[in-house]
Amino acid sequence: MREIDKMALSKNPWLAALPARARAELISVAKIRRFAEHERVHSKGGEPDGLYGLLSGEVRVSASSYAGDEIVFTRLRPGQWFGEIGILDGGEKTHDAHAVAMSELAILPRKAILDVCLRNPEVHRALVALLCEHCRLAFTAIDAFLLYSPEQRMAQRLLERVPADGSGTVAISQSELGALVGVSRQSTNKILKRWESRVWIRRVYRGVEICDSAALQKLFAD
Amino acid sequence: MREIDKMALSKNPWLAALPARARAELISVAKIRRFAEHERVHSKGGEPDGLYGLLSGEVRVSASSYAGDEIVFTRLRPGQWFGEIGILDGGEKTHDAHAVAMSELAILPRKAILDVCLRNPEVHRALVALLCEHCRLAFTAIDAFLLYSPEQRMAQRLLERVPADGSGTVAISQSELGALVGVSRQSTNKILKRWESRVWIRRVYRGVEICDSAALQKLFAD
DNA sequence: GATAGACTGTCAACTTGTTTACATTTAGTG
DNA sequence: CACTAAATGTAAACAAGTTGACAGTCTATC
Repeated sequence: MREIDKMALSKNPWLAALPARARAELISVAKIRRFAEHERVHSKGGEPDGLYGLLSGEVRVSASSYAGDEIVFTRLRPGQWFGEIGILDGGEKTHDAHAVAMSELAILPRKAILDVCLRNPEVHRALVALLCEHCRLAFTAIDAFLLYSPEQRMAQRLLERVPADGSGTVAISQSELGALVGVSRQSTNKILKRWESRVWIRRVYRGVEICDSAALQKLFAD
Repeated sequence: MREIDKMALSKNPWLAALPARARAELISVAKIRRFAEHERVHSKGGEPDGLYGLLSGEVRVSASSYAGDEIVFTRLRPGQWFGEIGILDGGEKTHDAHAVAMSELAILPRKAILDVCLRNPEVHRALVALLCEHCRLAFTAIDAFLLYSPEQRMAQRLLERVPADGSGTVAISQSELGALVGVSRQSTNKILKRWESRVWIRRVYRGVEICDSAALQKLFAD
């Protein structure tokens, strides 16, 4: 592994929170893999080979029906880790993962992690914390799909992707936004147009500029 | 705690799989509570007070929107445990839980469990296994909602509730089945009627008799 | 700066499920 | 047995999204 990759890894927040010894051990077994745009990272049903950490780029986590429809569960940003459920229970992958753009991932092999966990309860605890976080996200997503309208869900998904200060542009195509929200591209367009007429957003090519995040927030806060 | 309750507890599969000493310790701190029909067990957003085990009766796990719509996430049967995510991460309850019928629950206080976990890695592992199971269920539910039709989801939900041999009667009203599947009572009725005309099921008062589980299985297996 | 490919705008026909409304059946209870 | 509350049957009007089709727009890149 290159020196520069080790640097990037040791700065990763999740790893940085671990005891120095455990962190060093994990970094020493980490493999760095580069994925081209659209390349598959792993498939639903696959073996629990390891823990994946996104160093740079972007990864789409999705599932597909037999009919070929795809739904996007989430899009991961650099710094995030995934695949922990397979590490913990040995079960198969729950989703497909694809690189949206050229991406660099760290892969910690399952056996190595389990080995470190045995000697380091902190690492095990960190894995469990990751799982808890993802589990809560899943519950939130279920609630959203059953209790909120497409318009409300779209507002949520957009706001998740805006920096904390509440303004800025979310770079995503209308088709992808639709897949993330669970509606068609055409419906996505209609909702965005409605919002634009109220000056809550501005539609830009391959993106949405948030002008009034408070208004979007209000959609599902009452 | 009464002697008879201790007996019931020690026969519980999840507890029975734990080392004898840990099991005894957990049983000694367990509180048994009886809930009347429709009584609330806990609410979404509540404190992570403990791990709940259903000894007898039935519990509905659900969430509600601001508008008052309720969706049923699952119905628990005796022997099942829930509430582990709050034990592990200290976060708030993810769902509401209500007793469907008069039910008896064992509650293991959070502090006591964490204490036992420290001395007993087996217990911690069992909690994590429970969380993994629930997390995978959540992912499956999300897939189901986004990728399958109401008819397919209804078939899945019904089949989950039939004994393994593939025939029998599922005791549930059409309204509740609807809430579980995410459709209205009227749509539920329409789907069931369609199935009955094909002799896949028979509609009975407050229940559905499965006649051809293979046919239902086929709905989402191709 | 031409051009291809991806993205967006827009519409009408269609599908699916909800809502509203009311009649009917069922099971339990005094 | 009569009565009541819950559950079920059914249909028309309505709402919300999807699909398919096609024209227009943007961006990278050759």
